[in-house]
Amino acid sequence: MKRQNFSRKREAILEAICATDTHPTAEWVYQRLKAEFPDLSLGTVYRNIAQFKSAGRIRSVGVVKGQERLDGDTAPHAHFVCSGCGAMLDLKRDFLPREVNEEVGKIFGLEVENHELVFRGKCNHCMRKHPGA
Amino acid sequence: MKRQNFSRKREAILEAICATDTHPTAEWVYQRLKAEFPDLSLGTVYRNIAQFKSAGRIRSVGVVKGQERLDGDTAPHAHFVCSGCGAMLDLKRDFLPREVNEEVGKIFGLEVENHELVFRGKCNHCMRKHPGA
DNA sequence: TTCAATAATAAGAATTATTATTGATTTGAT
DNA sequence: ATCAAATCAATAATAATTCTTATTATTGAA
Repeated sequence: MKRQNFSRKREAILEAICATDTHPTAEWVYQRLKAEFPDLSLGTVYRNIAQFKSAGRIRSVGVVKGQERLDGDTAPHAHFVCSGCGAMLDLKRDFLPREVNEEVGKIFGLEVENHELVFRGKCNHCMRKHPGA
Repeated sequence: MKRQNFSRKREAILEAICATDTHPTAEWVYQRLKAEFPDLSLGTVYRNIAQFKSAGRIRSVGVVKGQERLDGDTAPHAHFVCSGCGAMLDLKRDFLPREVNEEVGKIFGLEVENHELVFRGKCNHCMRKHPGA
């Protein structure tokens, strides 16, 4: 017969990450799937995340408040991180052309693979909550 | 007369961070100063780093391999992080004008305070060590 | 079906980085 | 010298992540 148990949790982990734009943490994924898979363990989530990362199916988009944030959208794009609530938003707009990687590599004598642009500040919600920050 | 409350250790911690361009970790600072201050504790390093950060005298420039990296140069500039050895280099060149912060804020309805641009890849040294990576 | 090899798993221990607590000591204005 | 606030080291606590281990599931072959 076809495998059942094999892939379901793993698929669900990947699916959960890809289906959200919240740039979730491992803990978020775990909490999300616990209802559907009561015997899921956090270690399994971490293990699969590591595998998906090295397979290039998801990527890490930084650490916010000590927790790694994941993104199922592996196409390069910029982010905004709210220093209040930690929300991470996509900023899909071309700030820097991709050629800049090559340029930088040449100028500084490095092998540049990619770049990450992160804006920081307060999101709309936190702006109202803590005005004048 | 205003109190200074700057002990020698405290001065040394700030000085150590500002005097290097390696973007050190707390542990690095601790190891660095242990010879001069044998009774220094890692907790003191962390405590002072936190104070210097909130006073704006140093800043955090990201987390590499799970460790927070510090920079005594608070003027905005881009960085390069080597995925091999974790080295962090300054790239002092204007990639994005500062006005982009305001623009992004307007366009996306956010209060943007700053942005961080990080290039990733292999440094010269690691390039030779692991060719073709 | 039975078997062995392989891969996925949960649970929890271990590790690592960081923060908080505590109680003693030092500092500096008076 | 006095005294309150600042500073300190040591230690305990916390939080995120990784590692270990024993168990179970899957597969392909005999």
